[in-house]
Amino acid sequence: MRWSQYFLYTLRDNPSDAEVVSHQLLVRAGMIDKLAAGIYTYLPLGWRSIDKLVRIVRDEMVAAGSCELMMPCVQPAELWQESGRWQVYGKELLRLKDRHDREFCFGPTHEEVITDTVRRRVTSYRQLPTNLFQIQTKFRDEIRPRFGLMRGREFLMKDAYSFHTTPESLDEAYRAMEAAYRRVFDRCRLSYTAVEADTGNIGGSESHEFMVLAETGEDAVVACRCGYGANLEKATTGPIPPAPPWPGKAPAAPEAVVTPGTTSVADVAALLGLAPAHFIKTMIVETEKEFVVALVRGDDELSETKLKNVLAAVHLQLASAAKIEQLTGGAVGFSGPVGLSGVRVVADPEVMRLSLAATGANRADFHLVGVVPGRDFHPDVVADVRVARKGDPCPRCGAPLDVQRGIEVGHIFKLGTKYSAAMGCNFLDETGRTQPMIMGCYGLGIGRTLAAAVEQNHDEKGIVWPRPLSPFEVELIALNPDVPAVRDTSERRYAALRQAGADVFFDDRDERPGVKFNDADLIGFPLRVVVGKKGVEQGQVELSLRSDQVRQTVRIEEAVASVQDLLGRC
RNA sequence: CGGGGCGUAGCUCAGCCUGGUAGAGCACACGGUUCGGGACCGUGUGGUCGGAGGUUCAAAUCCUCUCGCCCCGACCA
Repeated sequence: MRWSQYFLYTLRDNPSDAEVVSHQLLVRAGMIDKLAAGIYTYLPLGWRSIDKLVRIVRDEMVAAGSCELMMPCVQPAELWQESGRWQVYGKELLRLKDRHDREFCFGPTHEEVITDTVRRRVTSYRQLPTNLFQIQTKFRDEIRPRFGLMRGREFLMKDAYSFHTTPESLDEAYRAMEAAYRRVFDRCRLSYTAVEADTGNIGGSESHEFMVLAETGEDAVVACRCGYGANLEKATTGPIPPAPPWPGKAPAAPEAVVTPGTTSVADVAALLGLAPAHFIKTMIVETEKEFVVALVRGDDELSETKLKNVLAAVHLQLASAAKIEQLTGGAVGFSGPVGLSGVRVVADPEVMRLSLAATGANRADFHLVGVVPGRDFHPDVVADVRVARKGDPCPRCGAPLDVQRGIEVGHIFKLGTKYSAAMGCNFLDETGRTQPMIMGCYGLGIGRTLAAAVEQNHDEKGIVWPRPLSPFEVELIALNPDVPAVRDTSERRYAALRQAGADVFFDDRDERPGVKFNDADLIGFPLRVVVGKKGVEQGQVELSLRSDQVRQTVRIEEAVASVQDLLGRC
């Protein structure tokens, strides 16, 4: 392809609305163009990268035994009402009405449609398992789209769904998908990690996220060198170090102490000469079903995700001040578990390990010291509800955990029978009994993966594409196209490279050398071939890799062979 | 949805506080010089100052409403 005939416009300045580097570079390199918040055009160069990624994904999905199909992006409300998600999904679901006032949505995911497709055809265990995938434009009306392709509202996603007769069969497919994802990200040359994840409102039992590690990632993950990894909202730890010894004499029974106007754990601890770890942090939360008191150690944070899962709740938020006062009889900031009644109490195990603790007295300006968990109060549920911290012991090997940031590029779930049971997607087993199919679903963000690749592969001048995702592999630059010898040589090399099957982009524009070099750095194709006046006079052209920018000269006749040789090592 | 910010030429932005001829750089067009790391000189094209209403002799500038976009937070596959 010749630049002079291509639709490519690079930008010298960063767009003012781009915050993260992948967004800035994809826009500046003329690959994407924002049409509205979270909605982008993939320009020709960007679409070429997308296409390369899509081919890799498709290739690995097919190799793993999945069948490609394409479902509609507009879906009837009835299916979502059947699964129950029409009510649950909220404003993120873009709802539409047709001219007959019938309700539809623009699909944010396709569990309902695929379940319907399968239930109308598959009736026997003999037809299972089966695995289907599509690569589709989806729409989620995010509250806050941001970071370009990383969190769009409209986005490309590969989603796959598998259907099984037994958990063992699902497990087999789950492992196959996990392996396929690893091959996809390996082929993209991305540095990633697969971590245990929460299943969110998709539902299901087991779930893993594929995270590309990058400082701009929106998710925090914990990682251990033993191989354990988990999303921070899901991560568990081994027992953490106990609170320091209680300073001074231990009270024999809970004692109220005056702590006027002091509500934060840190402030009360300082006031009383205790450590934050001596405290029981008491939080009152509200779900769609009930109010609950949650207890974590004073130096810990409550994981709303973990608590939500413990309570089997869909929504969870902190209770209002008025409700807190009504439930505890005391002011906000002075809540504690002692003497509470009429509300369920969930305690983190670390709270129960405290031999002696301090906490709110459910009375304005008072705290209790000398509280013994299990003696002075009895939680209804003891469950892990704390957020893991950097340095906590790994739940598997005990080594200190590291916390890193990552971009979620893939997410695989064991759904179980949530959708099949709700929607009557059943099969007859060997004994003639009707059973709901056991399902898995497997998402992979296409645009997000591309953005993640840029986050991981760039320098101050621009993108440094990994070869498999680069829009073109070779950039041929004619430095002085108006010099006949340069023009002839570059034209011949262009023809020869194409002849040899190279994926070559020819910068034949009448621009100054500096402009061409800077554009080439910005768009970042892995290999550069420069045809200049001096070189041509000496019968030479120059090759360099975008990754190291080391120039080498080769004889003109050897240029094609050298290109192929160098590319082979990219 | 809460808090903050920004909408002026294709892009990046100044002008607004303190009302009075709409600006700069880049880009674009033409002429000339230049040509291995974002050239220079000259000439020129290009703007409903996001939109509506109001105040005023006069509004990019002040006021009200509205739309869009961005950031932080809450939310989230």
